Amino acid sequence: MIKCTKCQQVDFVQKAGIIRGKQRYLCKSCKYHFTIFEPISKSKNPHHQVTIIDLANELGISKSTVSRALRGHSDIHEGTRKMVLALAQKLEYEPNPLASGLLKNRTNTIGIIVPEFRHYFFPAFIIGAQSVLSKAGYNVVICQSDECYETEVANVKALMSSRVDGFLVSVTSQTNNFDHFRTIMRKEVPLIFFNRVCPELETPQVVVDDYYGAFIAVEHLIEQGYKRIGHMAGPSSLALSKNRKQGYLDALQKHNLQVDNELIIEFDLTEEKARIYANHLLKLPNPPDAIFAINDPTAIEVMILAKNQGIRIPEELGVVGFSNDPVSSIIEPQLTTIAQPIGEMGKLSATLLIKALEENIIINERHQLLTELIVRGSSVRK
Amino acid sequence: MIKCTKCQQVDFVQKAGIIRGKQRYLCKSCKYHFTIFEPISKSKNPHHQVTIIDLANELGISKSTVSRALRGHSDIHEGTRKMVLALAQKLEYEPNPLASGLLKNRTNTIGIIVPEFRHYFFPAFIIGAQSVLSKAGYNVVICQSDECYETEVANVKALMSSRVDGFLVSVTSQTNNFDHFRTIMRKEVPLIFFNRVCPELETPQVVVDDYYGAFIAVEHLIEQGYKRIGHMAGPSSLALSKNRKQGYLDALQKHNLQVDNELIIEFDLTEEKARIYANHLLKLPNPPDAIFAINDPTAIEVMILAKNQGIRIPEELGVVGFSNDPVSSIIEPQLTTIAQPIGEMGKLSATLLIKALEENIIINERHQLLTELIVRGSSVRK
DNA sequence: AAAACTATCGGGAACTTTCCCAAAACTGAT
DNA sequence: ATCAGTTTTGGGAAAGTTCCCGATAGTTTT
Repeated sequence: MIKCTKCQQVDFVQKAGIIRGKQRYLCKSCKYHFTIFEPISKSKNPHHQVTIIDLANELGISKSTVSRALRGHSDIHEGTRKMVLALAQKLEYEPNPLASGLLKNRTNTIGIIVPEFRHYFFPAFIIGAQSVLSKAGYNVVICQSDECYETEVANVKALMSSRVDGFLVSVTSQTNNFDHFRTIMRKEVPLIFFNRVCPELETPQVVVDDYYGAFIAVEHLIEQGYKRIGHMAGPSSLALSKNRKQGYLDALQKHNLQVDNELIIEFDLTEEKARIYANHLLKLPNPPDAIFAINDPTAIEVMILAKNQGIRIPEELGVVGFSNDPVSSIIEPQLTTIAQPIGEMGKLSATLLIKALEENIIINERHQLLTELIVRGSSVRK
Repeated sequence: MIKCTKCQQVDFVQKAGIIRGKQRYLCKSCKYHFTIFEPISKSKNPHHQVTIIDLANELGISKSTVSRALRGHSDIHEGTRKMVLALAQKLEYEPNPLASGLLKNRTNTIGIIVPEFRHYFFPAFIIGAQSVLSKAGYNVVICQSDECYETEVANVKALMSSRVDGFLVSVTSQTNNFDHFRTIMRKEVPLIFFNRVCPELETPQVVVDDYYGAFIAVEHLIEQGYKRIGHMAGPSSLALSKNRKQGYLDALQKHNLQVDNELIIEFDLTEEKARIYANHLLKLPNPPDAIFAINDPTAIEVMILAKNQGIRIPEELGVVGFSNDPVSSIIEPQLTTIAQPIGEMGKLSATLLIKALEENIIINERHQLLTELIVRGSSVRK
């Protein structure tokens, strides 16, 4: 039998909200001595999602209290909190991210812009980043720039207009103008570059030791007795290709091998160009006896071309790639390559972004992870 | 010299809103005979994004008019519309999707759930779908279920709680219970399955002709003189694997080859299991002389294992895969496979979803695209 | 028993946009 | 100039949540 919380009477008792975590019941007479929360009327459309107002009405308390109870705010009685939480679960309440986002000017969405995601690198990076981001409650929207500057600008614009909270970006090989990124920074939206970074912008960067990786790759080729080592390089606008090329050059120099500019090819990292230029390299009057390629897809193009032309790998041509794409251990001979911790890069980038978003801690420095030489058949002479 | 729009006087003239597309100027005396829109005061926080209210204040008109002008609504004077649009461009106004979303109960976000995206198929599908969806103004959020039922359920929950407008789903190989999808349907959120579908649910489905693809794949092997053809199949819970297996069985039957259940292996489509069972198959006392694999990654595992064991392909073992992964033309010998129009599947799925969202047209049928046999070295005996 | 104190709760504005309805201002005819 | 008629504009509520501030009801003190 339910009794009036005030006078302990039993007749005409009704629910009258929660006070200090306890359900309050009031009888007909006591009721007039207390302010009772008036239910807020709501539209009863058929597809009504449960809101905090529904919870409030159900419990006879205010939406403010419900809101605070749900987000574990202070100033809420433990008992009240439990009752609210229980009801929320029972009614399958889901907070509306649009409403809270509107208020806090947040979308809980992160934009990732990558040049492509058909090869291994970028999907693997995204998987790493996403594992951290989704755990922290962020959605991820992925855009492909297709190695095209205009598309990249359009992607930035689209993501800005859908109000993403932060960016993870790897630029195209064409990107020489960074105004679209400056727009992001001007509006103080956190921006982190990875892999293909912009050194001229003051942002955090997540990369591997491209210089050292290239250096040990080329040194490995030299140790295997290759003398005329070519390099399929990226455009000099990319820090990554500059660094890898420098590693290549320095390795040659250390071992007193002459640099032949004919053997160094800069291209835009598309597959078509890789094929064309690799072919050019192989068809030179004095062709290279080894090629260090800026990445595995390019190295694989080189291998396929060489095999088609009857050039034996590794006897006549040594090949080393970069990034340890799974395909590199499927092709024959298997491709020697530089492994980089791609998943870790993704996780680190995501962690840095979350730090920037939630604690406003932005470390504008180059976060450099380690590479490792993986020796396989494509570069080992008997 | 600016004149009063009413009395043509010149002194003390001030802007007083836009009437029928023309800026109204009123002098001190005329001003009292007209209602002048009172600017709405707004918080002047430093990081204030431009809103329609800012535009309205700037032009001396109401936010309603600005809103209608921006979305090209009727009942708006052409001149007014142009002035609003010009100012919006000048001030770099971007509509806040959260606010309109809150009102219309829309997030303009589509959730895609795939078992993995390290191999070719799912990224290629997503690229196709995204090209259509982003053109229609939708963002795409991608979740990986990792071939794990629990993760898939969690993904559905997460996407529902972030209130996506629609779903594109390819289920895990473990999924036998579809309650989480029924939850989506109960809340009337459009849901389209692709590739790995749920025939027991009344939803649109986008697939290829798995039965026929498998049939011609196996028939091709038979024509090449293989007699003891094994099949690396998926779990029977997946319609896709049932259909491909049936194609395999019927091809054998048509050519009067006996079915040996020892040669049919059902596994969960993970790489580890593929390796284990393929190995088992190759090590049988009476091993198969050909294997039809449910997909290319599995076929490639088979090939790698066979090559490691010194089994010659195609002489001693014929191999055919499914889906024409680019790796299939890199491995040696190149892999014979069944090509499917992956990008088209993505585009079609997206188009169907948009139709469901924007026109409420839901065609609950099986949309079946065509497959094609691509003959390469792995199945052609000299 | 009244007063002071504190833990807990309610009211209401704010976030930005859309949309309905009413109101205003123009047009042309009397 | 006045009126009706039409076109164009403004007012305000609504969407769901958060948060500040003031109010309230217990608890403790005098």
